[in-house]
Amino acid sequence: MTSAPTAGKAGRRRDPEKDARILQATLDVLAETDYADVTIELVAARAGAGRHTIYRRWEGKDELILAAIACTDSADLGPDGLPDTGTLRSDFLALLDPNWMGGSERRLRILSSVSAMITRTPRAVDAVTRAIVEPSTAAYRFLIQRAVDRGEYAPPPHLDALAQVIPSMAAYRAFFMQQAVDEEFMLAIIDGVVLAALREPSAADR
Amino acid sequence: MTSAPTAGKAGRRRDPEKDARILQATLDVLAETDYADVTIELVAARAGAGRHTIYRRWEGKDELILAAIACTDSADLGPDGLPDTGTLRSDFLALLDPNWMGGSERRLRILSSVSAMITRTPRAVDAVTRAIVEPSTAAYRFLIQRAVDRGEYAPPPHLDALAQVIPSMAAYRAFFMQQAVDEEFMLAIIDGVVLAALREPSAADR
DNA sequence: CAATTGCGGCACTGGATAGTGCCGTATTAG
DNA sequence: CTAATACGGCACTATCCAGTGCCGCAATTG
Repeated sequence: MTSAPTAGKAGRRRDPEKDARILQATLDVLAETDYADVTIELVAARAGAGRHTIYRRWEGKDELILAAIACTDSADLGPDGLPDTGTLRSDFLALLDPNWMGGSERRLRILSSVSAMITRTPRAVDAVTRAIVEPSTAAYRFLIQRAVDRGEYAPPPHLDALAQVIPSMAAYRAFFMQQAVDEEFMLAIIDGVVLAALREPSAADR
Repeated sequence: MTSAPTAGKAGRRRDPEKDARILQATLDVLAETDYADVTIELVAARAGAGRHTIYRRWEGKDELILAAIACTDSADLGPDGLPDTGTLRSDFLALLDPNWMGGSERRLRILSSVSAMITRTPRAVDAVTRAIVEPSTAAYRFLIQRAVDRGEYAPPPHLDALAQVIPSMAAYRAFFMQQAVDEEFMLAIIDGVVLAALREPSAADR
């Protein structure tokens, strides 16, 4: 039992790269069209795979999509991927440029497409929460908390609510208003809402 | 040509109440299931009508849904339907109880269901914006502006952004997190975000 | 080599639903 | 009354798509 690829089973091995390519293709299609329009056919074609190869790995369409959501890349939202510029405002600004048109916009599109699934399957709520919603909120919570810790602002009484402002308003604008989440809009949120709601620290806060 | 119900045409008249019942049934179904699951069959059954009666009035499913969205009742969000309690905070609170489980929650469900349609038809964006998104924002904008006018707060530099905070965060929580938009959550937004972002008026503001 | 499993492609079944046609009935103008 | 239109119900077609079976080929074990 040195390597033992799959015990002593005969036969061709499953290509691990196929798994990744199929999941990525699923996310691609999800980011482009709606949940209802995501067909296995489309995903298979995009991944350069046959439909059987998909059904061999996942029970059905829902399982596939849940698996795809779970592997959404949110590494850029971890503490190590976040900017540390010295002030909260410039941290927010640093998140805008490289990040928005990259990871976050894609995540938003996926979130939008999956919303139809969310109303049906509780499992989808968990998957989306873990992979998309919570990482986003956590990132902003982290940035704000750090600014507070360094004495830039007083501890806000409702940190969780504050951390959800930017994800919520960006999502609302992108989906329901179908308007660009551009710099002008983000600056209005950052300056007019989030930073405005924070207070200078008093002596007692240090 | 005194009354002339429909010129001199013979034949049975279209029942104007049918129009209303069908549109209401469409909104009901839309509030309960997803856009993709809204079938003409279901709407017809709910309205006590035949499918033909629907197709006689609207081109197809999309036209029906667009028409239904356009007649969503947002009267409670007009200046006359909004509370006027003397302070902005109690105005917000007054909106919560009678309104939330009534009009606003229904509007939210409809908004959610239609999101799938939004990504496909630009016309749906217009309809939703006019009937749901804009009235909500306008209501909060009105309340805030009135509070500013009466000298309760200084004029905020980003009023539009501030007016969108509550609708955005409520929608985000209801859809993507599938959590109750309850009093605790609303209070956190009101006190921790919106009111916190407003400032006491200075002498120059009066 | 033989057996076994992965894989892509094709064809097929089954279910759901949009949209249409037809029929019998109800309503209304002339 | 007669013609024309609205209406509900039923049946029908067309389409789309999930899921499955089969075929031929590729890879891997023994």
